[in-house]
Amino acid sequence: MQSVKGMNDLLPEISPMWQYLESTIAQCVQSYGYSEIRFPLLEKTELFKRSIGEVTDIVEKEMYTFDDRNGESLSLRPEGTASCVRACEQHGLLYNQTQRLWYMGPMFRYERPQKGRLRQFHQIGIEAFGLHGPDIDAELLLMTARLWKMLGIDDAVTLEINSLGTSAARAVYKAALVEFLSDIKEQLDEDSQRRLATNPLRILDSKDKATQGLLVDAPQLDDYLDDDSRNHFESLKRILDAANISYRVNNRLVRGLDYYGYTVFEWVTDKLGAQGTVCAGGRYNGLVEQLGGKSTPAVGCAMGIERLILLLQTLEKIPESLASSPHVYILAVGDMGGKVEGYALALAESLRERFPRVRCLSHCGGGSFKSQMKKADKSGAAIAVIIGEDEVASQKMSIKYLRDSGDGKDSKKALQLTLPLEQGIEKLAEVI
RNA sequence: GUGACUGUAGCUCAGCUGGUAGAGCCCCGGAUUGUGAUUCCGGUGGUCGCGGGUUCGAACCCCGUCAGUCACCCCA
Repeated sequence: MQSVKGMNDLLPEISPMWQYLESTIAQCVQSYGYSEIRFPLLEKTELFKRSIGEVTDIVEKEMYTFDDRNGESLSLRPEGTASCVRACEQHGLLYNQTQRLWYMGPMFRYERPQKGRLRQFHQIGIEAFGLHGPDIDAELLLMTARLWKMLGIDDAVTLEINSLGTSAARAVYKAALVEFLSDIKEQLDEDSQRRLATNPLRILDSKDKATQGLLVDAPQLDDYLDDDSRNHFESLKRILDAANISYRVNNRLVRGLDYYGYTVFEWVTDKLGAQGTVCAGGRYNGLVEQLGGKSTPAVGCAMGIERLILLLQTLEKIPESLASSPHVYILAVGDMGGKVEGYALALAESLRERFPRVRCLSHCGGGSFKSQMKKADKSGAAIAVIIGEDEVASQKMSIKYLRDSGDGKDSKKALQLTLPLEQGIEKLAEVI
């Protein structure tokens, strides 16, 4: 049996990385006063159709959609923003108040897997509601910039920003763009010809060189921006300048989800191959109302955890402290009618009682003394505690240092001492 | 959905123009009785992705199929 395509297991080898990344992000966003929200993996399909947009690729062909036993159409969430808005609305969190929220978890999209792209992937999302000023857009960028610094990947990512304007302004621009491109339709690449009808803005970031050449003379989105969008964007840029955040204005930058307007941005890297966007987001002032709430300004972004992990790995920004080898490995040698093992297990329990943070391996699976020592060494434990018939008889324990002698000397002169239980336990405090 | 490349031991891979499989790592055991990471010796482990075809004979050639990877597309 194999796992479902594009849905990967997270093996013990890598899970410390995830814990490190997740806790670092949580720490960062919480330092800006954001609180965690959790919502279901499954929502009514309608929610995504109304938010993401009915004619987007995500909704048209990438959702895991099925009817439940009542015949209601449900979908695994392909992203978090829609559910977040729904949850806030449902519980009145947006009524005359602001919210700064974050969430994390798996998202599902039926796509062809490749590097940095899976069918079940994980995102951390950040959303701010009820604030319309560009300062909150900037806050998200400052926050993510700080995060890259915390992770040590700030040199590998660059920020691209753009303004999409209001939906009215965008509609006018879209019409102009379509008109321009329709005249030269024959010269466009195949994909772009198709997009002309479905999602013309997407043609702007086509990878086809010929198409890019044709776009040079195309109408520019920023010429169509309304005054309010333009002012908002200019203020944002001023704040970023003042905060020393470098960015590139990319007026070809668009979003795949319909609900974005005004500010959009992406943090991208060239270290991950084709899927180089590590974090993306923007403003979506219309969404809350679109989902039946009161008109509420909102900005948000989402990071791809797998992509960040890949980036940490390629840049070798993996903290050494992640290796969580045990402090103590307890071996039980001999039998005495089960007494030895009982004694060893009782000792392990009192260690855990005395040191709540201890990582202690016991139950060594028996075997010869030699093989138990090998296992103790392989476990990476700093200390082996040896319990044999002698120790049981005298109510003592033997402590052997496996890494160094406890006083900095090398392991070949490893110290071994036999102490009464109480003293031995206290002695172990040194390495825990 | 399209394309390219790849499927040999738990892992990383070798296997020349077809002669019925090999290395390293890992794991287990041993090198005098209760002492590890080095060294030495020995051992476990493979329907060569699967199905067909060509051939006296296929891991190797041909066809199909499945899986994986990367890219297009799309996007975090």
